[in-house]
Amino acid sequence: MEGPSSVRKGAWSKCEDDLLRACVQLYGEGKWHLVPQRAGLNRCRKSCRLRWLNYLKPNIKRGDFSEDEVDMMIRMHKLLGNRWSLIAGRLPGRTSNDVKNYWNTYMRRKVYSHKKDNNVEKQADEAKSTVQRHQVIKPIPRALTKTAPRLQGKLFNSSKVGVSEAAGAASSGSGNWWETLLENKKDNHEGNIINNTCFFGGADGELDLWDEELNPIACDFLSEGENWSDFLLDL
DNA sequence: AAGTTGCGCAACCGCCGCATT
DNA sequence: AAATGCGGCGGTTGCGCAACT
Repeated sequence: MEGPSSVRKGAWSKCEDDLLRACVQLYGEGKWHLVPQRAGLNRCRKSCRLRWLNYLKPNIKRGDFSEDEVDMMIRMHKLLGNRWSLIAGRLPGRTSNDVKNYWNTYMRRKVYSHKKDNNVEKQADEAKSTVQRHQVIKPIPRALTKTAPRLQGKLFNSSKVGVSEAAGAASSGSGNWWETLLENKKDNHEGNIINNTCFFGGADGELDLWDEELNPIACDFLSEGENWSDFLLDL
């Protein structure tokens, strides 16, 4: 039933793409609730945003994932789980939708091939459940108050102050998710293993200890000269 | 050549957190 | 403190196309 407020759904036409592109170029990204009106599109704000982010946005990389990208994706997924937006953020030109789609396909292939190789359905299920059981490290959202010392002044201006410095210093504050995570790792220290990425170690809560402990873990997705502190802060 | 199946991608949906009122 | 609106995210669905029978 088509009411007056009903919005168009389904595939986008070239004309709609042009309107949306022109609108974003004119007004910039954001204010998505205004975009349909501004662009003269009979689409909901979410649809506009998604279309822009996943398709129209410049610098979006198309085509197959390179070996490096796949490798990084696997490692990132191991660390973060299904945090597609975070993973995509580490893959320049790739969108979270791309990563998610690729991963779902990749996993399907992997499970299928495992099934085929072993010719035992049970083992394939085990492989699948291994992935599901995988305990992942998830950033714990914490409110950063405006009065937090680390948010005062220029600390987060990475051009003036090293990011790792900020991250290391931030770890000494209270209420940061990585600190909570460190608490967790202390709690789990008896077991020594939190997921197979081994988040354990000293109890002093210094992030550079993390670097030492995490560096042995395959972490090719860290840029040259970048350490875990940088990476975690980046996230 | 026609029908069927499987895959990849684009898009939708529902939920959540945050900011504002 | 509660209600509301918005942006953002992850899971899921559906369509179009290529491969296969």
